[in-house]
Amino acid sequence: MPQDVLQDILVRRGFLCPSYEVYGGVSGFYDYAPLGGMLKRNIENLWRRFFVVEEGFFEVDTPTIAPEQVFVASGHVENFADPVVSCRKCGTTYRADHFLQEKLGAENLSPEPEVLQRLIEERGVRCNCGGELGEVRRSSLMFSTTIGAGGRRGYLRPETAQGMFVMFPRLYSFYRKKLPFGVVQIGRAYRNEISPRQGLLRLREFTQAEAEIFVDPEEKRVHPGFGRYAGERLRLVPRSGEVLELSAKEAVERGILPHEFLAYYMAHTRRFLMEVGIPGERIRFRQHLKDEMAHYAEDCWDAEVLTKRYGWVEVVGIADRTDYDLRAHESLSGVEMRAFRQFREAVTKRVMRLVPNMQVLGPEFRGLAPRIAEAVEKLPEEAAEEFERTGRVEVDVEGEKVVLGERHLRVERVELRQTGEKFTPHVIEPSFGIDRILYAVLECALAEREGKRVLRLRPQVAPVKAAVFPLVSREELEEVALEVFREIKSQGMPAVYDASDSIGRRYARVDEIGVPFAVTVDFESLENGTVTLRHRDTAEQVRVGAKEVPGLIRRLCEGMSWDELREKLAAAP
RNA sequence: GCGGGUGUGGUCUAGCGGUAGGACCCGAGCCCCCCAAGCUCGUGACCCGGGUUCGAAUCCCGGCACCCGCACCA
Repeated sequence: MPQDVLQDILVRRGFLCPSYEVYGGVSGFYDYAPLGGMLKRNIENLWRRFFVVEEGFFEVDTPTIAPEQVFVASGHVENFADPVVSCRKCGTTYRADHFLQEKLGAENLSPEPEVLQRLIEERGVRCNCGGELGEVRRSSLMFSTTIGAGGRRGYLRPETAQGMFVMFPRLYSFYRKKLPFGVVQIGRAYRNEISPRQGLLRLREFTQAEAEIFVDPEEKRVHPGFGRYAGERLRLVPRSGEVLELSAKEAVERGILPHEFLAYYMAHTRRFLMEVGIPGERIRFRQHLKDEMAHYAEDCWDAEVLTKRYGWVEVVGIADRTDYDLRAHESLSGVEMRAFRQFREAVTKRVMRLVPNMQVLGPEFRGLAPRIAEAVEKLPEEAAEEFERTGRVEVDVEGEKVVLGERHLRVERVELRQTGEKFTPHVIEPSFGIDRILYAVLECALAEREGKRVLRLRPQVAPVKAAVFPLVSREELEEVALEVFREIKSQGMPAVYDASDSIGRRYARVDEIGVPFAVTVDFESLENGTVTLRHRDTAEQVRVGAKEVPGLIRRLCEGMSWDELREKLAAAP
């Protein structure tokens, strides 16, 4: 029962516990206990290295509460709430519109509860068990709240993304109006799940790390840095259901993946997951089925990790959100959310246009004249050609047709120079579920040695980097050990010191919480200033200078392997 | 949200109408030992709220949490 062993360590050793335990707990909420909190932070910091440092996507931090309009625009108010109806007799709950479609053979039913309610009553629809159906209600997955005393409605964000979309105009100018650019956010999101289960995998409040990458849709087939990952092998499960193992390049060439941007971030994601400690062979990418896709997505691939306890678990969603969100916010807010694409060469066009003669229009049409002029300017070029032929043109002003003749207008031929055009950028979004990744990391790290548990967390993510022990509790040994302990901490690494119990028990204790290295001060240390450095995963020890040991541990935590350290020591004794 | 099961120290558990016992963990001390195993002492629990009863961890009802199934899952 390895999963129960994991559960046991997580709770007992201070990684995780149910929130509000003293009040009986609330399902869907977990506290990160001391070690869990540090592990989570380390995973997030590694993510920052991949997305903020390497990719140059700077980090923002936006509120978790947003006014209603944001989610009206994003479609969450409409799509993120399902009409549901329960049977009064057997208790089965149905998605009301789906159920009626099936029962009545109707199509495209409105999701409005009132409409569905009337249908049920009029047509006498009953539950499959024969029982009477209750009231149709809306089951929203968003937590609602009110903002201020006036009670303006707001919601807790169901994803961190919207906060970034709505700041697009600022971002666009921050990145000096050049695409592609990206921005990231690590933060909490909230979904009022009907019935959260499976511990960390379905939380009501969870942490997302999202990157929003804004690209010119005409340039998304080619990612400027694709070479780096072209040969990266990916295990893919496209909609067709077959399992393929292809390089990123092949996958794009064969049309399995739509473009290099998606392929690049899938490969990047895979590298990140491996860096935090998930073996490559446990990672695959599965394409969302059409009906599984979010309302905003055109294509979406999930990175999934094979867990012992839950099978394949989605930990990252990489979606092509197209221009859905920017368009939506532009249309509801009235603020332009576009970018400018410069043509390679400016285009000059000779065009004809109609110029209103206000000296005539004014006196003749009075108040209506300005609006007539406006309408004339909006006429297509063909209207000018026609005017030239016929000497008359008709415009629509507030539903009224106005006929204009030669005295009202004249034709002007001009050269228009167009240096580019506006467009709405597309968004590629890798969205990471940090809590699920943390679970996967812990599960993958759990191993057993001689009946004892060892958490083989990679040194980069391990909450505590080193343990320092005096072999036995003698003042001379403790003095040296405490000095090493202080020096390790002063180099910025969390460490623990322990002088109680047998040495074996102390090693076992720190193995169980994943401390990668242990330093032991023994009697030889007093003679020649050396200490032993122990490797958690092999229990091997090497003897190194007490002065060198903090620096060595730091390098080991920055990526040097244990084997490299041994070679180094063998080369320069 | 529905049905079934479960709920005793940090963990695993005994007790199943008479007021909680063990093991491990943890803490203090002894021992001085390089991989949890010695000795002594110690802290610490009946998920919450009602009811039945002289008396409830134990029986009943409700709630909460966890597990399994159903439903839900942008």
